[in-house]
Amino acid sequence: MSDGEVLQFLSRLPHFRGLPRELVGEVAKFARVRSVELGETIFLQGEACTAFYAVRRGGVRVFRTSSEGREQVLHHIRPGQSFAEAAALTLSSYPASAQAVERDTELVKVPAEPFSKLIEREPRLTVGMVASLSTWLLGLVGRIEELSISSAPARLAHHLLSLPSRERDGHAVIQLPMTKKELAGHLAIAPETLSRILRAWKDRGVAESDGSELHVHDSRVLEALADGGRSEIRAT
Amino acid sequence: MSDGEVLQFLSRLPHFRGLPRELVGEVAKFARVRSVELGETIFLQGEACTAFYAVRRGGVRVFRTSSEGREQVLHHIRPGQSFAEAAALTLSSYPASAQAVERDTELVKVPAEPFSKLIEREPRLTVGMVASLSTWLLGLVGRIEELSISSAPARLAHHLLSLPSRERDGHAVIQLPMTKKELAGHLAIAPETLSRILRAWKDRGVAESDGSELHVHDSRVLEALADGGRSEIRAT
DNA sequence: CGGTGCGTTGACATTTCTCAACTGTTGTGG
DNA sequence: CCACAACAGTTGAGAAATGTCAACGCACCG
Repeated sequence: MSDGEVLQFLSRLPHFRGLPRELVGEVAKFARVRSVELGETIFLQGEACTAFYAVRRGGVRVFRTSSEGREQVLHHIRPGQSFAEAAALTLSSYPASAQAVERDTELVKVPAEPFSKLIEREPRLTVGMVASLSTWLLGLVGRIEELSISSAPARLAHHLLSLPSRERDGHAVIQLPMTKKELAGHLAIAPETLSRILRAWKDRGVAESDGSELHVHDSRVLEALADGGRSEIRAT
Repeated sequence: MSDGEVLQFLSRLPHFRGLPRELVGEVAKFARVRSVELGETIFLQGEACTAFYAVRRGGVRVFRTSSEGREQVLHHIRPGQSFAEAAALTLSSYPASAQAVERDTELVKVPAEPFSKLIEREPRLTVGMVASLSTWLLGLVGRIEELSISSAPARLAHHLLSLPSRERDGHAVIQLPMTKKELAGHLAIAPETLSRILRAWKDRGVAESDGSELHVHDSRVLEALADGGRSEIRAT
């Protein structure tokens, strides 16, 4: 990836969108491309905070590990999104770990130290940072709401509806951005439970999973589930 | 509360701590005191975002209501803390509702419009805002981790350990900042389940609830629970 | 003094997890 | 190029945890 591409990529990030080209250029000067393999660790929870990252290609999962070994997925970062900005700006060590979940994942790494200095000089940058931090906040609020839905099918439905879908042959197709095991971790349910819910939906003609694609035949049932919890499906 | 008190109160908030007195004074000029009664609504989810708030006395809960009526508590705000800054700065409507949970709750209201203008003029303010947004982010990440702990006793233990405690007669005493019903909502469990967990802990001599106080007799069991999940207690 | 709502307890239904076995796919090394 | 290992995904059976419904005592407030 050339320097020009880095610049172009950066200016499309929520943080920098709308900022003058030369200002983003300042950031691009110390940004570095980093390629990681499937499963490679980008940083570990507790490690010194030296940079934040944006994903250019592939995918990253950000997760926390409790002292007992339990892992909770916090985010799945997809191309065009960034992560660890909050940590890089205000913390000395990463509060979570990050790992590539696709092969040939390509990151743009923005070192914290020069960036902090630049931000002090350039108040225009903080506007974008505040906006992007707020977006994270909203996203996390959404995650909390999702996790607080008690029933597993409702949680799954709610999550699926937040995913982008495209139309094909008159029904919606959702491309799952992660393996089903990871999705289960994201929703804090056992992989077996996920499998059974999908099975039940298939039997009822609601939706059918085909590899990493999910074909939704009756989106209204899904919406009812995501919303109201459990009554809707049981009645049918 | 006099203008001087408002100023002093504001300068102690995380956002403004360490800033020049005259700068905080600028904020204090348009800040207003607002008193609310127990149960009174401060703002509703979806309402136009006109201000953010700091709690001077009493307590506030911030919660989301799903279209079906389910309520999830996002935060409990206590004196010295603030809420809705992210919304006020970047959103047009509140993403959650807020309601006083104590009688004679006293808030300091900072209108969004003059504050946004001030922040544009005064980059020094953004530093504090970014820091405080990051703190919120971390707090939410903590909540997510908490909610993703699958077992209810572990979730409760984890939460209790994050609360301030004082020593008395050789054991820790935790003052619960909310009713048990609210606490249950916070942890996304049924009030009955909470009651039963506390009962079980009392029977085992781990901790005993006395009104809104919780006397912890064996904090190590609590820590083991919060951490490892379920094995520790069952074995004992 | 009567109502309202929290907190507790019991009984029961349901959901979800756990453990275990089996399949199919993918990637690796001989 | 194939055999084998590793692992996602599925399915089944049983156990455990939690929610639901219902009843009751109790404190607080009007």
